[in-house]
This record gives sequence, structure tokens and C-alpha cells, in this order.
Amino acid sequence: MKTDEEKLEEARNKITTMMANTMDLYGIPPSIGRLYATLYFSDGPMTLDELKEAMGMSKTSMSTGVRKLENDHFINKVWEKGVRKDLYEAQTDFFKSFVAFYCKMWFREIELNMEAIKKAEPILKELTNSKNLEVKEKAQKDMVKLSNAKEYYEWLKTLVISLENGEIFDFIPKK
Amino acid sequence: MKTDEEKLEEARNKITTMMANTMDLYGIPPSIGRLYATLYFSDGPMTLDELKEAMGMSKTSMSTGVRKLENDHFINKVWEKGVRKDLYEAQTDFFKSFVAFYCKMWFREIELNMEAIKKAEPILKELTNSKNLEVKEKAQKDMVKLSNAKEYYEWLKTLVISLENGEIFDFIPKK
DNA sequence: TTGTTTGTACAGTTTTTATTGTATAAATAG
DNA sequence: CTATTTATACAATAAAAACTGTACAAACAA
Repeated sequence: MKTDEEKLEEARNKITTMMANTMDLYGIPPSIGRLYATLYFSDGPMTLDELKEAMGMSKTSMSTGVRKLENDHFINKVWEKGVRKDLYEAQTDFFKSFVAFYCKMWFREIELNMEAIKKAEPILKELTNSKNLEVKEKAQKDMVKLSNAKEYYEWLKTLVISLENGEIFDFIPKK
Repeated sequence: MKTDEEKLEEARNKITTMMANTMDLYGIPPSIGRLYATLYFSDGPMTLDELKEAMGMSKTSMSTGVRKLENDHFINKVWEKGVRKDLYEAQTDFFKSFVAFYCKMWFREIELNMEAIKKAEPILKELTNSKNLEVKEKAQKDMVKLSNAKEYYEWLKTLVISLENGEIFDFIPKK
């Protein structure tokens, strides 16, 4: 017969394991996914030393882990009066994590793409007048591809904006 | 003075490098990102042997690479009359890639989550009657957290559906 | 049928990423 | 000011992932 403590642990373990798996989809290694789950179930913010204790891992790993999680907006650093150590708490509002994570990622993608296109397009444009007919044709085709890419990234930018200003929730309400 | 062929190569390289970087955000290693770019700029579908030649990598790597890219909906396997080898072409419609990629990923995430919650919730519910007051209180708090998670995943499911049926493009038009 | 071609499984290797322990700088306490 | 505490930089190690060559099974050709 299991104690109630053990049952609670069992229930939390099911969620923790799932979180470690799903965060893997976001480029977070499983161990750091479990670190997130630890914060998710914690009653309050935790210090690096408490996390180290809870996870049975080195403090260095906790330090790099929380930095990654904070960077991806899955956790926040918080401040508490009289507490000298850094404190971290899970972002339990998944809507906020979603918005912050994808806005950042997609914005970066858009930026990199537009930058590369801005460099490549003038070269291709020039080549559409090439004496070399094979190059000329390829350049023309490439221009079309880049034009399509730009259209997509314009759309993605609009999506990012609607996430940032919350208008997406007019279209797909939170219930 | 550069030849026009070299200029074309230069322009394509800028895009290729960018693609290798951005596909990294999607869990695709840079070399496989360049593999995608090779198909993206190719005039037509390519075989594993042609890719091997173009990339200067082993055929085995090409085989595993295209499998990953196909699985993530960045490329398609195509069939051509009289050609015995497998042929692959890039999905140049980024809208389609976006929809297919995120529908699959988010669907999987929703599924895993709902499954874990379905297992954990009954245990927690039982514990809300625990004699152990500390456990009882924790179980109650956890129930609230899971309830919020469910709300988010319901929303995400609606988003996936609106991507699948294209209704998202009523809200955010392609232009 | 037999002989080729084609894609991939598998084992071994290289490369990259994750993890740790130690050392140290910055911040705080006394 | 000096002591201590705290987080992290850094180098070393462990683990995971990417990549290759070989071997082989399935598909096709003759």
C-alpha cells in the first residue's frame, strides 16, 4: 500500500516525464525539462542550491539550465526581500510562454531571412541580364522563389504581431 | 572579376547559409539544412546519389537526412516515370511547410499532455481527500495547475484545427 | 533464374553537446 | 576593511548525436 506522499509523487512523475519529453520538442534537453517540472510543482521560487538538491545534479548545470529556460521564457527570475540568492519560478501560464517563445523564435527567423534576401536579391537581379543564358534563367527562377519566401515571411510577421498584441485571441478565444 | 556563375553561386550561398541557421531552430542540423537548400535551388527533383555528389557527403547521411526532412514536411518524395531511384524535391511553399510542421508537432504535444493529465488527475483528485493535510493542499494546487494546462492545450488544439482547415488565413490573410 | 542496382541497417568513428569540479570574480555581511 | 557567500567561467570528462563505410535485403533487369 502506497502512502499519500508516494501517490502525489507518482502523479507528479507522470507530468514530469511528459514535460521532459515535450520540452525536447523545443530544443530543451530532458534533464532541463525535469528541472522546469521541479519549478512547476514547487510551492514557491527556488534557488540554485535547492534545485541542485532536488535534481541531484551539479550547481553548474543548474546555472546553465535556468539560463536556457529563462532565455526561452519558460521560467522567470524573481526577487524576494531579504533573500540574497537568485530565485527562479516557473511560468505556469502556458499562453504567455507560447507567445514569448514563438515571437522570439519567429522574429529571429524573419530577421535572418530578410537580411539574407536583401543581400542575395540585388545580385540575382543583375544576373537576370546575364549573357550566360543558363545563369540568366536560373537567376530568374531564384528571384521567383525569393519573392515567394518574402510573402511567407510577411505573413509570419503579421502572425507574430497578432501574438504580441493579443489579437490572435480574438480569433481563437481562450474560452 | 567574378564570372556570372560565381555570382549566382554567391547569391545562393547567402540563402543557403541562412537556411542552415534557421533550420537549426527546427531541430535540423546545419548540414541537413544545407541539404534542404540544395533541393530548394535544384531545377528538379534529385536522387540520393546526386545529393551525395552535390554535398560531398556519404549516401547514408543523405538517406537519413532526406528521411528527417520528409518527416518534418520540408521536402517530398516524388515519382517520375521511368526513373528507378527515389526522387526528392523541396517543398518551396513555406506556408504548407509551416502548417504541416506545426500541426504535427503541436498535435503530438497535445496528445502527450492530455494523456499524462488523464493519468495524473484521478490520483490527485483522490488525494484532495487525504488525511495528510500537506499532501491534500499540494494536490489541490496541482489540480489547479493541470486545469490551466488543459485550458491552454484546448486552445492550442483550436489553433491546430484552424491551420489544418486554412481558416487562420481568413484572420491573417496571405495578401 | 541470375546479376545489378538501390536504399538502409548496423557498427565503428568523429564531432558536438551535456555535465561536472575547480577556480574566481562580484556581491554581501560583519 | 576582511570574511563569506553566490553565481558563473573554464577546462576536463561523459554522453549523445552526426557521419561514414560496409554489408545486405528488396526491387528490378535480363
